[in-house]
Amino acid sequence: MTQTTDALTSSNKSGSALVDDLASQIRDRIMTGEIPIGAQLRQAELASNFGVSRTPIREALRQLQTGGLIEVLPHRGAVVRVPAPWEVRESYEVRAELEALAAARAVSRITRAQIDDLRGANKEMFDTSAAAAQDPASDTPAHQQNNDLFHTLISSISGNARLTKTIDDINTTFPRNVSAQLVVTDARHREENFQEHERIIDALAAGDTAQAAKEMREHVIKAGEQLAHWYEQRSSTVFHG
Amino acid sequence: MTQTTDALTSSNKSGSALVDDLASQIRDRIMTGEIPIGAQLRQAELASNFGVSRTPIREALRQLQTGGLIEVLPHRGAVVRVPAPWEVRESYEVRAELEALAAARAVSRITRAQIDDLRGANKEMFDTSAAAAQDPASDTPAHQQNNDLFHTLISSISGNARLTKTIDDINTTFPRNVSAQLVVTDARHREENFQEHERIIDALAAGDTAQAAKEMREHVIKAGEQLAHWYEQRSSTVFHG
DNA sequence: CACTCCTCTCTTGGATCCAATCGTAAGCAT
DNA sequence: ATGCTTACGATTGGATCCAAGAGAGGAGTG
Repeated sequence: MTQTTDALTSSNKSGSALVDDLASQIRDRIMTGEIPIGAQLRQAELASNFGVSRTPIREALRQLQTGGLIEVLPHRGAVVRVPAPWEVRESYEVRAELEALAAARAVSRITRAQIDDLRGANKEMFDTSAAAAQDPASDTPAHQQNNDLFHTLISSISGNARLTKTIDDINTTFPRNVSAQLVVTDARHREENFQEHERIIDALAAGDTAQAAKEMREHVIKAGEQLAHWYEQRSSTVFHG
Repeated sequence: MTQTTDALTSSNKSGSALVDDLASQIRDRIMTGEIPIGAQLRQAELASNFGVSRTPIREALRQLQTGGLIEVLPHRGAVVRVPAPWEVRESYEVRAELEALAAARAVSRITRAQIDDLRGANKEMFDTSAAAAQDPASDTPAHQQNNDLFHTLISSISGNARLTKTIDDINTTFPRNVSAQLVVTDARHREENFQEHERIIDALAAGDTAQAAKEMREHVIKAGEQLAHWYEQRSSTVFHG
């Protein structure tokens, strides 16, 4: 539709990373909202978009299917899943537990420098989202990345790769350009988000395992509630057919 | 190789569940050990085995790849992943947390009848694995299924589908015919396993949330330790080339 | 005798072809 | 006019074809 992006250009290095690249790119397009919730993914269209044949596209779609991001109906093609609010709450309850574990594990491993990194990332996220609120034209996905960075950092500090992967699996189930929007549009949400992050960092810095876990758990649950609420209001209207 | 299983026979009902069926069947063969750790999965062989062409096989393999059960190397085919012991420990730490959450959630939802079901499943598992220890000829995967059933029941009682799925994702990463073997071969392990399950049930019955979570967490960690230990001893020898 | 390079083969990867299926809509009958 | 049937268009699903990469083995040379 837009133009032939020529998937081969990007990372042509190691043989058949092509399928994984395709899956990654399609996932990104869904995450950023470029491909909206409920949209149909026609293989032929994607194929011509990326300048490849349908074969690797089909395999990429299978990957996204097992990830739970899209739904493949028998002979009717694939659609971007429209998460039900209760699904979001369920998933974020799991994610809360996992991130709490990550925070708890991080307490005994985090360094002074990493604490500074966290504070920097949090501040940066606050600033960029505030800037995006002022000037909607600068709608870079920077604040989204910075928001994620905070959580990504902690989960990586936890030193458990499986934990990181599991959290990521949950996150990549829901198109989350949405949650970034929340932080941008609503100043109160932005402020609360910042403060919650700060409290988590404080607990980490103080070496208070239980507190770090508790703050993180509550923070994630709250974020999940907001995301669920967003879907509740818009889920019936967003998907175009 | 063995014979053309004719994948179409099983569940030919709804259009293209074929790929999912194939993935499921291949996964089962890996889980049961019919396809051993480290074995190569040649597409042509699988295709003729199941009586289909390579195309759906390739898509099925992609699903297993994202699940993490197999590893697909660029032009060298797919192999069943040989989990490193530290991966097992990491994963089981995550699983322990998740199952602890499941147990905690189950406390307020479990019914008297379900408690009886749990006790029945536990007893049955103990008996079948004891029987398998006496008579290795009756090496049905029954004890394996009963072992899983205990955990599956609790996770389903927890009433969080995402939680159940996440736990299952972790479990289906490791071929686990192994862990069943442990319970069968070693009488002490079998007895301990039974007792640990009983303590979990007791906590559930008593409505003691913290205790249920704690017992479950320790139980899973212990199981993970045993599984990791098994891999530690055999990982270098099992895979055939 | 060892090392390098070349070729040959085996397997995977991408493209293409044809069959199967779903949705739609036109046509027919009541 | 409404309901049912049927035919067509569009899209996916499976099979097949050809190209490309990786490994093994052998020949040739230092």
